[in-house]
Amino acid sequence: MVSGMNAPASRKGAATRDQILDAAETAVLAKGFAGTSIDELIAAVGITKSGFFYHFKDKGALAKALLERYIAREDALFDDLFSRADELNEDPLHGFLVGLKMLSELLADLPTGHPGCLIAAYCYQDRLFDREVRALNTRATLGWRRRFRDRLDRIAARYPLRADVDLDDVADMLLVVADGGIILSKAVGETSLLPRQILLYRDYLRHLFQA
Amino acid sequence: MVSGMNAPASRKGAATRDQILDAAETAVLAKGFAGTSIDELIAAVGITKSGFFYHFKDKGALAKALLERYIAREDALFDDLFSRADELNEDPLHGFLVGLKMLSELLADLPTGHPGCLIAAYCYQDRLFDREVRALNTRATLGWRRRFRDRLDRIAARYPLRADVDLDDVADMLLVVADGGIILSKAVGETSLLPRQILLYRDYLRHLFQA
DNA sequence: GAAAAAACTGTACCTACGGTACAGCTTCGG
DNA sequence: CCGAAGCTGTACCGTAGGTACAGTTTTTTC
Repeated sequence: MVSGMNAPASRKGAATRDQILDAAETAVLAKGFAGTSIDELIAAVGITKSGFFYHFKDKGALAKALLERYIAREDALFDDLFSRADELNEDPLHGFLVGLKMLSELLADLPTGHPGCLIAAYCYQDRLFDREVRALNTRATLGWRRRFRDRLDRIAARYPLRADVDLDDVADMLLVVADGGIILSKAVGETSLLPRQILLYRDYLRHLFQA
Repeated sequence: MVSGMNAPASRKGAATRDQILDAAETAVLAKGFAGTSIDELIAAVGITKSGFFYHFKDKGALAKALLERYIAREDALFDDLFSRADELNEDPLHGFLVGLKMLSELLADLPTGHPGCLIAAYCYQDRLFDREVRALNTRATLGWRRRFRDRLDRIAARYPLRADVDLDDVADMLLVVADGGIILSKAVGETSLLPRQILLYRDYLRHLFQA
């Protein structure tokens, strides 16, 4: 049960493993993957180097586990957010607009700003990772495109599209605005930049589907 | 003349220095800053370690020089692009729209896709750099905000804004879409994604200022 | 409560990289 | 032909990633 799926919570090792991943995620988003040393992670968690290598066979296994956990959490967040928005609203357009509003508020409530997107971090360091990890990145992104594209299709079935745009591109644009917003938020040091950009995307959607 | 401003082209050292920066930029965008070794740079350029340290007192000086050159080049590109668009067009809105079209086409013509934005790469590794470098990043980004904000103000003087949006946010959104577009382009491996996202931003601008 | 599996620790060692120090050589413009 | 610019060569240090593996403690299971 060293590598592979998340161990059942009953096992103690899973807690340590998660602590390592927590420390690693923070560090990788602040210093990059190569800039994150195993020594600092074990110091943060309070284990030895041997303990680290018990959980991850090498640094590459850490990279993969980190990304897998991140993707699973983001998926769960989107599931939760937009299913709640759907419950509040019958109409697919209004449901999406409500979901985006909730997303923006959720991001605005992060006191120190968004910590960063692991997908983006990995993209800017992709030569450090093997094919498997890069494929994971691609697959997750395409999955999110499909997720939002499906919602846009449901909206387009009821509302006319007021511009000649590809709905895949419009779906991508949410992730584009989110990832770009995180970067600009970090660059200028304004935590409110990201949630405001999400609202701009929301406004564009209204424009696209409504009078 | 070791550090500081770009040396005059007549000096041979400037050519070597630029070669180091070329190799470094490619490597940093692919593997991150910490993942880029000085050894690989000197191997790529064909000099010795001593030669490297003749040009840069340490790796931090390389980071700073790299970012300075990148910012100067991007500034020059924006100057060139939008001044050409302005010459073709009297109207500020149409001028901006033409400039965005040209930007999109320029990005579409890159055969292997956009190599990446150094600002974004540095944001995701900012703990590796000193205050000076981080301040440079912030200043450049704010400069670009101001640049586009000024154009938007000139547009808003002639065209009514069709939504309750902050023009600083709209200005930021171009960089947001560009940086986010680069990331998604890399993530899904579609070089055409970024130029298409620029066109979506262009479409949003039309929506915002026209009927 | 004992056996077995899980979750570690400790020690030793290797290579690569960032960095420092400094002496010497070569090339080129004035 | 001199002096500065632009390097090379050598030697050395500390830290980090990684390997190997034997031993120990903790937890789970029967």
